[in-house]
Amino acid sequence: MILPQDFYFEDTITVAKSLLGKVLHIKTSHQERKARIVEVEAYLGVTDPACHTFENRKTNRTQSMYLQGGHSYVYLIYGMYHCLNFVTRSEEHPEAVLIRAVQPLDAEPNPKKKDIKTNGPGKLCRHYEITRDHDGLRLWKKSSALYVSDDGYKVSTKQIISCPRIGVDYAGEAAQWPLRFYLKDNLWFFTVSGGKR
DNA sequence: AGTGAGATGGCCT
DNA sequence: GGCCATCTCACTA
Repeated sequence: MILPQDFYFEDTITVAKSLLGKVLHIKTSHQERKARIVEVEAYLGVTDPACHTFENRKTNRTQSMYLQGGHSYVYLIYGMYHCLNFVTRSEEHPEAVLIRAVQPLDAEPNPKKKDIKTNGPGKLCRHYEITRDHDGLRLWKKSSALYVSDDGYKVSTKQIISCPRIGVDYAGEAAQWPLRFYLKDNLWFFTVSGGKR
C-alpha cells in the first residue's frame, strides 16, 4: 500500500522512525526498482542548527523544504553527491527526514561482500541515479519517479536504534541530539568504506 | 586498523 | 574565501 500524504504530516521524529522498513520505489526510464529503508536521520527545521532551514533560511536549494509534507527534497553536497530527503509536517514547519541507507529488494548484491552501494546517503543516490531532477516530487503518488509504500514488513520499536547524526559536528549541541535511527542488526548499512559505524 | 587529502559546486559572512 | 547532512583512494604500520 502506498503511503498517503498525511503519513508525512506527523512530527518529524515519528515519521523518521515510521519510515524504517518502508519501501522506496525508484522509477527510471526502463525499470522500477525497490529498496527497503534501513537508516534515516531527522532534521528539525528552524530550531535545528544542523538543518538547512535553520532560522527559516530560504534559498533556491531549499525551496522544497517549504512544501507540505510528503514531497522529496534532493540537494547536492560537496559538489558531487546528492542526498535524498522526505519533507515532513506543513509549510510552516520546514523539516525533513534524510534517507541514509536502503536494502535493495531486486537483483541484490551480497551484503557480506564489498559490493554494497546503497549504505550511505551519497552512495544510494548515485546507485539509483537520484539527482536534483528528483527534487520536489510527490511521494504519495504512484505516478512519481519516487514514491514510498508499506509492504507489510513489521518493525518493532525494540529494533530501532537511536544515536547522534553523522557529519554535523559544526552544529554544536545539536550534533549530539539522537536523531539518527537505524534497524538493529541490519547488514545493509553497517559496512561503510573506511570503517564501521 | 586508522588517518588524511582531494574532488567539486552551491551557499554563506 | 570557507564550509558543507560524502565518499574514495592512498598512504601509514
